[in-house]
Amino acid sequence: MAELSVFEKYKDKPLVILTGPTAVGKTDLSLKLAKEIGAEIISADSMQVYKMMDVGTAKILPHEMQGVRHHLIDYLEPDQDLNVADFKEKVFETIDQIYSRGHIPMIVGGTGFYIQAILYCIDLDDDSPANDKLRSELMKYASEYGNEALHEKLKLIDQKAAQSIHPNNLKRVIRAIEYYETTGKLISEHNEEQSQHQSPFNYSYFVLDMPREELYKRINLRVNLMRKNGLTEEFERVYAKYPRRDSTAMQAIGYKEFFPYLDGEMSLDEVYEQIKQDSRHLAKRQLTWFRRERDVTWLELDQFDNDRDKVFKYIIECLEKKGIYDGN
RNA sequence: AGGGGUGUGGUGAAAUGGUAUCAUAGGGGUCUCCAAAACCUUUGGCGGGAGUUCGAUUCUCUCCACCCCUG
Repeated sequence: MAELSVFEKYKDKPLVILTGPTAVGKTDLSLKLAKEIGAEIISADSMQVYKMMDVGTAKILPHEMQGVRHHLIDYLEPDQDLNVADFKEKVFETIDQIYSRGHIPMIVGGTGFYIQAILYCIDLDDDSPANDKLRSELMKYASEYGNEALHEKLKLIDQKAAQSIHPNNLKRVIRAIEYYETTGKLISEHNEEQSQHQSPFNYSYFVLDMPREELYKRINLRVNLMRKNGLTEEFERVYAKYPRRDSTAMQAIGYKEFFPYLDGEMSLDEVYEQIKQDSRHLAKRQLTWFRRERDVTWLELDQFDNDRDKVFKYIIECLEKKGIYDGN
């Protein structure tokens, strides 16, 4: 019943979401919007949470915030792994604070999975926390007997889940088994339930987008700029302090690509080409994610004559219509 | 200009006298506790022409393009 109260608690509360693929220009727009409607920004970015990683994550810096309050940026050390559940918990604390100040929370960032967890109040903080021991056991099993064998195991537990998860998708197979082992319940049922949630919020979900070709150009340019701004050195600083390659932070694009370079398998030029490539792939996956979300408002830049002011005005109109913002 | 070499999807490679394979890029998708992760799927091609042959991407000739050497 705790669940119910969450949905009551946030019923019709205003929430603005601004997202889009990497490098599309979310940050600038978000600042302008936040100032206009009196919002505080909550970052929904799985990598900007880490300290020291400024250049590679294109993190907004304090002197660039124009007085807008930002949350969930720059608060973890790169050796502290974050996951959706932790993130969600933290966000809801923050949202409460923002409401108590009479402000509107605005979620800005490109991690669709995290946004979803908040928007639909997905139940994560229950009885199935990550179990690293079990996970690595299952992982070992898979590498010894094969992915199919592990998948067979899942089939015995949860036929429905097994059907929808590809045997090669080890992470999911493992999580499904873990879920059953720790809760005694089927993850397929859990997911079914959770996916039926309606968001309690009075929200507007904006996705900023532009023609693919243009976006890719911007990505390439931005990575070049990152190099100029010292990304290589930044990586070296972070890695020197936290020399663990499998941390969540070191999986970030703009960092993980340096490992082949350290191992003498790649030149620095190749590293940067790889960073561009990985960023483009990321952008593509992000867009796939947003396309699937219900109730999103797409902001196709070229349909606004590439005029970001027009986009801005359109957003304001939408917010007024929803009663999220009343023009004052 | 002469000699040599190479031309296979956007790129890099492979193979074969009988309907072309792989990687990668590009497109689409899955996702409810590692998500900037993990996984699935798919569109493209034998430089042009002629000949040999039942049949040519493969053999021959020629043209074209590119590369190397010589001048």
